[in-house]
Amino acid sequence: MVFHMENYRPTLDAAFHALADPTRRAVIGRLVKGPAPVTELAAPFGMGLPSFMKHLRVLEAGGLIRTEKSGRTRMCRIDAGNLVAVEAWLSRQREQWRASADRLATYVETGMGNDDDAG
Amino acid sequence: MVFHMENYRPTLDAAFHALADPTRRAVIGRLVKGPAPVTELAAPFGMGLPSFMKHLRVLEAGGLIRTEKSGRTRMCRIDAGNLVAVEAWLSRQREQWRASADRLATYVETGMGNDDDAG
DNA sequence: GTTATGGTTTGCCAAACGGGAAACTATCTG
DNA sequence: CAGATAGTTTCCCGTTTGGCAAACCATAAC
Repeated sequence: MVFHMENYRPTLDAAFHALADPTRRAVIGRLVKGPAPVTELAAPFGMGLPSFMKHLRVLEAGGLIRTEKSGRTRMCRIDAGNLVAVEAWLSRQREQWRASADRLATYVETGMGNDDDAG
Repeated sequence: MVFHMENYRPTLDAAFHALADPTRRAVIGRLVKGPAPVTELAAPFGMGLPSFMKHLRVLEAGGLIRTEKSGRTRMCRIDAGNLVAVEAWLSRQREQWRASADRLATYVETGMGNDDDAG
């Protein structure tokens, strides 16, 4: 089944960008196990809070996490929906690639091509 | 000078970074349908060849495509293995998240406490 | 062997990125 | 109220990104 790419494509830039950094992926790797406040999240990474907060904002802009402040602490948790959306884009590409590989195999076997352009 | 590409492991950093750009994702979207030479690939994007080649190099550095020059043309094709590797990372995170969500649900259901949902 | 074609190299630029320091706000806690 | 704690804001700095133009190979094609 084909997803409506237009609905999430604008966030793909931000989402992939957010994932293109080891600190941010590690934050994801931590948050998939459960929510955590900023300072606890930041502890393993040798950097100041301001720098770390930038990473959090990038992750939030990428729709990969949600954060909510209550009192003086900010709770961070996964936004799984968008993680899945990113995964779906990749899955689509892999599927398309597989289909093309199959089509090529058919072409080679029968000497005939099929020019399907669903994309 | 010969580089030993077999020993070069593209990192997730480079792969995600490569995907964090609409031009490069479009190139992937084109290449999953089959190989193409540089100029044909570049045609849909309103930019000069030098700029476009940078994108190709980023994609190659991310291990998402392979390119091979024969004569004066350079053929580009998908490196599906690494696409799948990236997908696998995401899949692991989603699975871990689901497991944690399930664990939390069980924890809540069995009435053993809930100190997580205070906000 | 000259010319067109496909790609490459070099240099340039503005903007964004990833980090830091310092000063600041807001909320517990004693 | 006086700290201490948890984040936040602001400014700074070197590097990377993503685009351009122009000159430059290298290989077809005539």
